[in-house]
Amino acid sequence: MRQPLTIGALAKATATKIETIRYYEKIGLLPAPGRTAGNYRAYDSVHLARLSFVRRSRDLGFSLDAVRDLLRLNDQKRRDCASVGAIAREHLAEIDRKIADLTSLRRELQGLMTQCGNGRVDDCRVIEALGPSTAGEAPPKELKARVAPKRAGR
Amino acid sequence: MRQPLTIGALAKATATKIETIRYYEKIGLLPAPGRTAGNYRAYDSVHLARLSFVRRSRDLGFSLDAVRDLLRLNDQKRRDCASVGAIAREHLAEIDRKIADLTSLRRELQGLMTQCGNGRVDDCRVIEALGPSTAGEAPPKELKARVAPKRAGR
DNA sequence: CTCCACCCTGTAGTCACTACAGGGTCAAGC
DNA sequence: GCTTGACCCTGTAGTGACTACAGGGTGGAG
Repeated sequence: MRQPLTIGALAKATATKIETIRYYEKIGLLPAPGRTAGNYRAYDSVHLARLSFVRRSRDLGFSLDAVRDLLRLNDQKRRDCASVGAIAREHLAEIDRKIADLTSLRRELQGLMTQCGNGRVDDCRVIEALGPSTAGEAPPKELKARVAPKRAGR
Repeated sequence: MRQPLTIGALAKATATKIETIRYYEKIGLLPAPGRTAGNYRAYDSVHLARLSFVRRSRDLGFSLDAVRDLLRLNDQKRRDCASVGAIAREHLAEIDRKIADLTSLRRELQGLMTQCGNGRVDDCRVIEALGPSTAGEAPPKELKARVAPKRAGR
């Protein structure tokens, strides 16, 4: 790609709102691009790649701070290997959790579609796919008070 | 689990803020629980399972509307198979996309850790893992105007 | 009874976008 | 050259999804 992009073209290419692109520039996630004589932003392939990354990692549930971390890996290639390793390891753990959860949810939805193929849905365990029993959550602390009916007219 | 949970216990069990739980109740994502004589909310295992599901699917990047859709699958088991199938199919497609992206990102981060193990980072392709070339984005439309230097004193 | 952790409702603030207003730019068509 | 409509600019305000805080009530240990 040799010709620069307008913000509208970049927005279309990445399924992103124009305002969002300007927002990302404002918060420093995207470098400010050059400008045309008419003061239009002029983006290049580096911006396209970077914005695409941002959007897709956001779509995967990564916070902007986490995205910033990952971009930092790319921005500072010659940096200290120890910290690169630590960042990578931390995000790998999160990625593995997400993959496991998605795989579990996928299995349940597939099962649901199989049941639909058989003409009826008897057993839907979608909630259980991402329920508390599939993760190492802390054991819940029980409510010691006796449950009473809801107060009238509170 | 036979004893009910306080909101604080539920919050701890699901790594959720108390205010968030009340918010979810307010928007109808969580059913309102019974109350104690002291007007404390009293949650049961159904709430725990449901909230866990909500939080983990949020963490995977699903919008609240998508979460609502998925919960609806569970809430209305006897519903029309055609619409169950359509919802499941749509969400399966999204899940597959997310798994593919996470797997791609995982590969790059693994590669980075391998390079770190070798003592230096020569090649970081994290951005490319989720860049525009790995998805079928529309071809970008080029900026026809000539790029000029940024206007002074605009 | 006191104290402190916890709960309640309601209001306001933060983060991550997103829409809109008012005005400028670009280029096709006449 | 003028008109028109799509597009761009900056700045402000609004929305969705939380999250913090205020003022007051509850529960239980000491």
